[in-house]
Amino acid sequence: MITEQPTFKALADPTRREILRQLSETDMTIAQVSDNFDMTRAAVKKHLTVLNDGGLITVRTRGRERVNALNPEGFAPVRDWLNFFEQFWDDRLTDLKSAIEKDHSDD
Amino acid sequence: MITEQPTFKALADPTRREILRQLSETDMTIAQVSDNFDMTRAAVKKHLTVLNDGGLITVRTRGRERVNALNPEGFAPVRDWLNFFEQFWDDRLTDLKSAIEKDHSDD
DNA sequence: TTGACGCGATACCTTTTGGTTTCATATATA
DNA sequence: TATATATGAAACCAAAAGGTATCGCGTCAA
Repeated sequence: MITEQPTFKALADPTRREILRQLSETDMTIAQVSDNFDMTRAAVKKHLTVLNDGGLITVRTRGRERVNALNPEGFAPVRDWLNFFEQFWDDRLTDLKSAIEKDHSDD
Repeated sequence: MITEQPTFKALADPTRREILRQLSETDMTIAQVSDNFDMTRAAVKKHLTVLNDGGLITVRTRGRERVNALNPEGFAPVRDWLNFFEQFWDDRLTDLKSAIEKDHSDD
């Protein structure tokens, strides 16, 4: 079973969500990501590790560099989770509609 | 500006996501929610507060009871956030398609 | 009115989290 | 080869998170 926990945990921090947004524009090395934040490279590296654990990014080695990129598949747990609740509301609306129609048929 | 932070923070804990799932089946008082978890009522109450802060649930008073229910609108930040990235991938696919067509027109 | 019930709030504790500093390792390059 | 660059990793720290126990307050019911 795919556990969604690492994914949601990764999304809980605003710095990590901002990193994802930036990676949506272009792939970046750790140093490049670090340049965009007011914290040490080590701290950014930790965030990238959490994002990687959550499956939200992939990392490929290029010489001595490590290039980080978004991983579209990693977003599936969030989409699935959201779909569950939206389906739930669709069903509620359907039930409400049925109830109203049934009520009218009683006229 | 609506800040999405409390929403994502609320979703980071598995107990809170499970509470949401249970509330999708039926509204519940704090005591009822607590019965479904192996922790004190005070701990569950804290989770419900975080969920409320994140706008994911609403609470209404019924006598001395407090009834918790899902708040569909509270899920919007997650949906919007996800849509941003899915739009990003759609655009990438479109760009790829255009590039291929352009390439073919060069034949 | 007097308990019992459902809840809110606070103090307290332990673990996790997000940050730092520092050092080691691998790769490019003069 | 020697040096600079890019990263990994570990020790450490303060603050936040998740839990407990406890007390107080409003509400229901005998």
